[in-house]
Amino acid sequence: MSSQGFELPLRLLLAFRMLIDELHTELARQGHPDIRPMHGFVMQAIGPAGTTAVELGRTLGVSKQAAGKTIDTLERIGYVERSTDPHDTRRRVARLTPYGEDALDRSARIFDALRARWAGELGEERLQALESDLRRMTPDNLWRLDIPGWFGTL
Amino acid sequence: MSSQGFELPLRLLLAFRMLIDELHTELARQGHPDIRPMHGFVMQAIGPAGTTAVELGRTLGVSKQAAGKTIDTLERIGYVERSTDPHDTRRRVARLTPYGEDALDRSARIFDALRARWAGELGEERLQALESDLRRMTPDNLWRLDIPGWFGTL
DNA sequence: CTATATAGTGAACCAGGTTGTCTATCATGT
DNA sequence: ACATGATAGACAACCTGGTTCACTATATAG
Repeated sequence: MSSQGFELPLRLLLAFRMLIDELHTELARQGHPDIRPMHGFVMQAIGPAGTTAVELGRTLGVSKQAAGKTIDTLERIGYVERSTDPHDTRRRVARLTPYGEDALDRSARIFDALRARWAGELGEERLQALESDLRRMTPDNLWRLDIPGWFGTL
Repeated sequence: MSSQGFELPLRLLLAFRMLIDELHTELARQGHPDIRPMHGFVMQAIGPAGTTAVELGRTLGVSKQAAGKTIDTLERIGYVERSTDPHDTRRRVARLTPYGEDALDRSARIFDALRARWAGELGEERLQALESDLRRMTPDNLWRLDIPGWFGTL
């Protein structure tokens, strides 16, 4: 326990976990009780134009089968819907439903509010310094997170 | 994407993930190729006095069955061993093996080295400010992380 | 000595990941 | 025009790490 370095990763994880927990507590209150942390990432990755299982898998860094299963789940709970591409009948394009869009919109607003709370607690300058330092220590491409695959084998 | 608040949780997660990935790359090189990120948390939770499945489950916030399975895994790959408590023959106390202790020792040293790299990049003062800010925004009790249970339902 | 609480185990299940195999469809080169 | 190769999706079998329910064995209290 005398190791200095132990605290940093734990605090990073704890901070992340807190933000995500608060997000989902609030989302549940605002009519999205079934959404899971991962779904937010996935819906962001689906994007406004929609996507297929293969594309989504590439974006998220998981197999197309895993991406397909995740789309199945999101479809089941009403966040995405699939339609066949008339130009290529093999493709089944998944798009956000209005309910899915609503979840993303609310997530963005809730995250903004949480950030504002941090700014209120730490001061906007310190928070910007924190964000800048994290930006410096992490890769640029926020979108190659490989989140789902990574968590699975944790 | 115009939401300011989206970046903070992502950067926190990405930073955590980087540190953990680097830890495990280095652990693999130092003779611990089979250890998983979760195992480190669990071994910390087992502690020097050893623990039982029920206790471990309570500490980690998972069911005793899940804790038991995790101990099974750690036993199989040689990080813990079980013995029966002579005072209560129901209890099977799991303790770290020397190989398990070695993994924890090396983890501590590797985390220290990673923190030193951050200090070299950001400066010790900025890093301390970052740690202090994170400490301020997260709960005190580092050990009620509920890590395994939380990741499972992510 | 009986009744209740506790430790551990096993089984059935779920989510989300993997790989391998298969079909249907598209795209291309001769 | 057609054979060939690439791609999209689906299905199956499996892994890990969680869950709940049900059960046995042991300990402890009245």
